[in-house]
Amino acid sequence: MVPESIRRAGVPEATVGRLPLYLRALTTLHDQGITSIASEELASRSGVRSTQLRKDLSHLGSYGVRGVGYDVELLAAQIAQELGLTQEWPVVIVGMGNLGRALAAYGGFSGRGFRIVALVDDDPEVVGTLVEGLRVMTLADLAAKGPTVAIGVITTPAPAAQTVAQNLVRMGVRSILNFAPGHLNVPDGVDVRGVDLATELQILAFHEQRRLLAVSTHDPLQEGTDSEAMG
Amino acid sequence: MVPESIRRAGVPEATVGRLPLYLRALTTLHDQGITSIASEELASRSGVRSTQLRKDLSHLGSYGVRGVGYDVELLAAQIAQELGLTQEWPVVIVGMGNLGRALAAYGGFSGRGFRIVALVDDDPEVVGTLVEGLRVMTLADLAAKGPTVAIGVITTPAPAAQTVAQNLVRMGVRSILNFAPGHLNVPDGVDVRGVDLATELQILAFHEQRRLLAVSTHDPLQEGTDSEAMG
DNA sequence: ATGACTTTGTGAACGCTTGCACAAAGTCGC
DNA sequence: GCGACTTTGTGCAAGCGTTCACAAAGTCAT
Repeated sequence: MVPESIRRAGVPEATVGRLPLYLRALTTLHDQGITSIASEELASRSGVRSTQLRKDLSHLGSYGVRGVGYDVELLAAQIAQELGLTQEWPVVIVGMGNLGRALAAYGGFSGRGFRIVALVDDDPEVVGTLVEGLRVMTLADLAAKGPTVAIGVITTPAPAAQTVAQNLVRMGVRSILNFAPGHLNVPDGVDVRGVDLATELQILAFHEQRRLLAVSTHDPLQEGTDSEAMG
Repeated sequence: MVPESIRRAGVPEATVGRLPLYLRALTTLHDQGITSIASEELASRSGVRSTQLRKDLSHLGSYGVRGVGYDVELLAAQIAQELGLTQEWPVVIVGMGNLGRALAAYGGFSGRGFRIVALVDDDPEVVGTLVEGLRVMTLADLAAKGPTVAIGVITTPAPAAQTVAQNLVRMGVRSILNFAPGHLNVPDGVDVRGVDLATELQILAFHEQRRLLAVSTHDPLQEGTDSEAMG
């Protein structure tokens, strides 16, 4: 068994990105009353290969039983701990447009490791109103007399996002989830993840176009040169 | 110069994922009246290294001028063509909850390669109502008498997502953007991209926790660094 | 207790992605 | 026209992530 300090430092980024997937599948299994599961089945439900699942899990220790599989509850607890979901992270949503309100109304936060503790907007018409039981405040209010937050969610229009990010960083936020299109410039040590509708659609469009072109042109070159190793 | 058939087959997936980033930066530059830009500057605005930008662009041909840089308008047009944005892809949004309505109201679709041509829900209270100028229909309506769609956006609750996906595939949709949590099971040849709020937050939480643990366990790297440097 | 069977955990090979170093190809001042 | 300078495009090496193959370690029937 690997020492904890080494193992924790060594979880690859790609694995971290899949742990939430596994956790969700395990939660569903738990709700269905299933107490034990093999890697093959869990991988299938998560949309990955079983070898990848096992390698991923090997990075956080050996929690499986050979010949049997994994204890659903135990594994879920281990992943939750690895992801830091044993505590509740305070979240602020900045930007009370349609998307910001939709996120505020989304129930998937509380009880799953996150709690919305503040809502922010700069429109005087919106500031002071109640949204989902929380009173909307300005960024200045948040910095001066608001609760401390660990994670900032930006749902403002694109031009405001950079300034908002700077303000959040100044008040100590080091994890930002950005729904505004475009790249945010932040100091080292601040973690930004971007969720961009346009980007995702454009990637889909690329593949859609490639499919159409492949059908319409019947290009034999693609079969010959490109690696055709697919099941 | 490489023949088009080979070059098109050879664009790596990682590059495709960054092309929208470059395109956005170029659009912004164009709006600012800038007509030419070097890879160093464009990379900086896109949040990537200049060598990576150049290698990415090399996969779609040589559109730069050595000693000068890239023509903003020309490069934007080339990327747009590569991504298949010269035509308008018809999009359907399934699920008229808060998120679905927010996306329907989002202006970033039309004029940028996508147009929402149908809105779908299964709630009798919602079907038939007007949302953003479109009349909400059922999936059955869409299949029977709706417009053809190329891309389906799923914003339903999680339990309905799998069934919706199957219906979309059955009516010929091969590109799906899924906002519902969980993994969708689709036939080969169908492209699913998942956008999951919980996953993104959990990844942030992982890094946030790792930072806190690093500080509390006396890591000299993290101490006394009050990051004040920002552009 | 034992042998057949199941499933995990992991070293090794493979492929994809990124970063480096540098030649190629252009511009610009004079 | 020419040399100095700038910037692109790319072969190559290093690093990372995924997949394969298989030993290790357990269960279960008898």
